[in-house]
Amino acid sequence: MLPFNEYNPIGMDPRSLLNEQQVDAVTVEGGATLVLAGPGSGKTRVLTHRIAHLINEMKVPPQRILAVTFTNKAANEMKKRLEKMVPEGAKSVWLGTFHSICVRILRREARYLPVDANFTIYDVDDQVALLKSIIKDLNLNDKLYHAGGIQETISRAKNEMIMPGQYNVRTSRDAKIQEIYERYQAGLRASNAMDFDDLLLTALSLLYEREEVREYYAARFEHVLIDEFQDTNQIQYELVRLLSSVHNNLFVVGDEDQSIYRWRGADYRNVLRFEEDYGDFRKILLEQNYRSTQNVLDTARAVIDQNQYRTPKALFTKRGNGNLIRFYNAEDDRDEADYVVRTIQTEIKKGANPASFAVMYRMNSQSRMLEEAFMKAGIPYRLVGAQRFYGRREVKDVIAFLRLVHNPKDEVSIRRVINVPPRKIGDKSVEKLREVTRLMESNLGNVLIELGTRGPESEIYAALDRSAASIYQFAKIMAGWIEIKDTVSLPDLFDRILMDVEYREYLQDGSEEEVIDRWGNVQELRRQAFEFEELGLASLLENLALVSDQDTISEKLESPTLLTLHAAKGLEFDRVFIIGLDDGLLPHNRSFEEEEEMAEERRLFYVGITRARDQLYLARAGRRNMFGSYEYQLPSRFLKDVPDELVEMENTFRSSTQNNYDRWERGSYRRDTNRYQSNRKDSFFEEWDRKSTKSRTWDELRENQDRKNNNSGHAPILPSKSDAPTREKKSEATYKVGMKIKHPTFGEGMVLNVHLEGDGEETLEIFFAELKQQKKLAASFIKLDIVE
DNA sequence: AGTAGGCCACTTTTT
DNA sequence: GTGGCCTACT
Repeated sequence: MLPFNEYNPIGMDPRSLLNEQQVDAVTVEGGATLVLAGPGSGKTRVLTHRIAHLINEMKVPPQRILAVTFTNKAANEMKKRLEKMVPEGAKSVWLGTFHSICVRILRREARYLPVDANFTIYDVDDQVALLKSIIKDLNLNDKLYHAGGIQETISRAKNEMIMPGQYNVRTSRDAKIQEIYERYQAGLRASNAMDFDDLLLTALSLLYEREEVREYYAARFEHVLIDEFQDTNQIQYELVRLLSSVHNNLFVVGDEDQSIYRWRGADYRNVLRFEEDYGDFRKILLEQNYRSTQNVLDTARAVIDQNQYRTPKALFTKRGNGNLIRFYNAEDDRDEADYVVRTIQTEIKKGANPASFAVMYRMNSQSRMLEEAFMKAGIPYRLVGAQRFYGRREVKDVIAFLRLVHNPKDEVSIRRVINVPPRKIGDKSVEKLREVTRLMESNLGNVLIELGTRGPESEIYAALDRSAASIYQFAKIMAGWIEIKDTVSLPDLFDRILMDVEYREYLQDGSEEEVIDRWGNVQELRRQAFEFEELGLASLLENLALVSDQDTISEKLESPTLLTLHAAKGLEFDRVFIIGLDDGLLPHNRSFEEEEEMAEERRLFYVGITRARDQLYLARAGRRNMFGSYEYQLPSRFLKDVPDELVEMENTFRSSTQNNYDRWERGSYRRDTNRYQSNRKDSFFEEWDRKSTKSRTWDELRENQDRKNNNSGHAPILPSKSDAPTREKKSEATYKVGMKIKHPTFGEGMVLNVHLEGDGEETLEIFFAELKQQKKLAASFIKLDIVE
């Protein structure tokens, strides 16, 4: 027996002492264990301590432990902590994401696979590129068969373990999609490539079909630990089940309230399934929060309590109430960004650490306005994700070259760079090359290598006809790289490639600034090539494919962090801004139709709130610049659930938000109408119609609201009529969202949306009650009477 | 084959 | 506002 309350592995800092529940979790014996861990309850700590405990106390060999995390970042973090606790064994533990673990297994067992061990991992861009070429080959309309949409469809199918042959065909379109899917899979095989979904799916079928493989891994992994279990999908659940099937020592940690990846196939009901599948499992609840103040926790709880179908949790902290939540009602998105930067600037002057701030938002596109504001203020910031680096043209080019060297069959990469820099190889030539390849019953890579090695001697050269010279030019340098790849170091290979294709010269067009920027990105890749000198090209490419942007955040940089709410999962900051609390943004429009999606948006907000240690800032904008014109925004419905008494207002409300608020309050978004029908617009206007027949209802509601605001001792979180100064701006639209108008021919209608163009021209979206139809009108074009 | 200019779709979220 | 893509011209 261990000294429970003083459990303290060798050399531990006393701060990392564990509470009783944590000790239970860390030291629980084998078998199935489910740890339900609220935010900030120290689950990463529990996981690392448990691994250390298994190795140090239970004498489990480290290589017999499998630990799966959700992101590479989390894996690296855990690895780092583990190395301090288990200096010897940490490296031998199998620790990584589902995807990286699967890659590891697949490379080891490549002899069973339809690809060889050098297979390339296709990311979404590669998938779309492949699909586009297939759609073109099939002579299909690329508007009707949109590659991006089909990629999603195929991904969904794979997540449900539906292969092309089993694809449910009900319409002629389905039949086409099935055909595309089939060709897509064939294309992957021909390119010696796997997409993200294949990594999981292939590993699973390998374990299913090859008993000896399954037994090897299941017997090997004495202990299996899974983090973020609520975000596992069906395939991952099966993988876990198989990998732990011999020893049955399965330890999973999760929190259904933090499940935010449903759209990717994650199913938090896996937690319930776990309880069913493992009858004698033990359940441990971690409810003490070590992160946030009580005010933050109360806010989080008030928000998440509105979700049905969840286990209520009693999160508590010993940290005290702390500061109130601050709420800023911005006029527009620029104002919102300025507020964030202004506030951060003030706090930094007062001595706050710049790195203690994070700004979180729903969509990556929201970062642009923030970046501008930060730059204007001269404050450095770090941006997480957002295709910052790996999405760049030059980065993708160079990676494609490297991928080609490693796997010459990779058709997507060949197509990408065969004409970079331009060497007179257009579509016609690529077609010719494919044709020749088909005739030879070979693959693009081999054909190119042979052409490159044997040159004009080879029959390929003759067959290529007029395209031969330019393709040979490329094939020659490519064959050269492949020849030297095993004898020179990775950085040397890298430099050789850039030199051979004269990539730097190629980048020279464009503005000077751009050239510096692009070349800088290439240099960053070069730096990584040095970093992976020992591990080799395969590791570098795997890392590039799997790690991507998330890991780019350098921890040394002492700056505020800008990131999406999704990217924020698992992180914590002293001060957290959540911006864009507009209805349609958070919750996002696309979640309006389905209750479960709306619940997920709420969890996303919950995740954001619970990242804050000390101070939470919330903000919304009444008007937002989207696609070049302004869109008026309603406050997020979630704001209604933030308790008034926990909120301190940063500003009073402007008149421009008044109408929005009225409409919001008028019923369409009321919390008690807690049903989200499939056709929201209809139900909304049915309700609107009912109300408009006796318009006093609206006045009543407005009065009620005013009374409520005046009586409550706290600042209201939403605008009320009474504290709105009457100030009109010139740039203001004449019509506002929620206005009732009368059109000479269409009759009465309600303004749904106002786009304010740069030249002051207003475009209106109006729903006409009589027509039961929505129309787009230019305001200057017609005379509209404002009814109300 | 390459490129300039115009059109239009785009914005969820990520391994 | 912008990047990707198509078309028409060189």
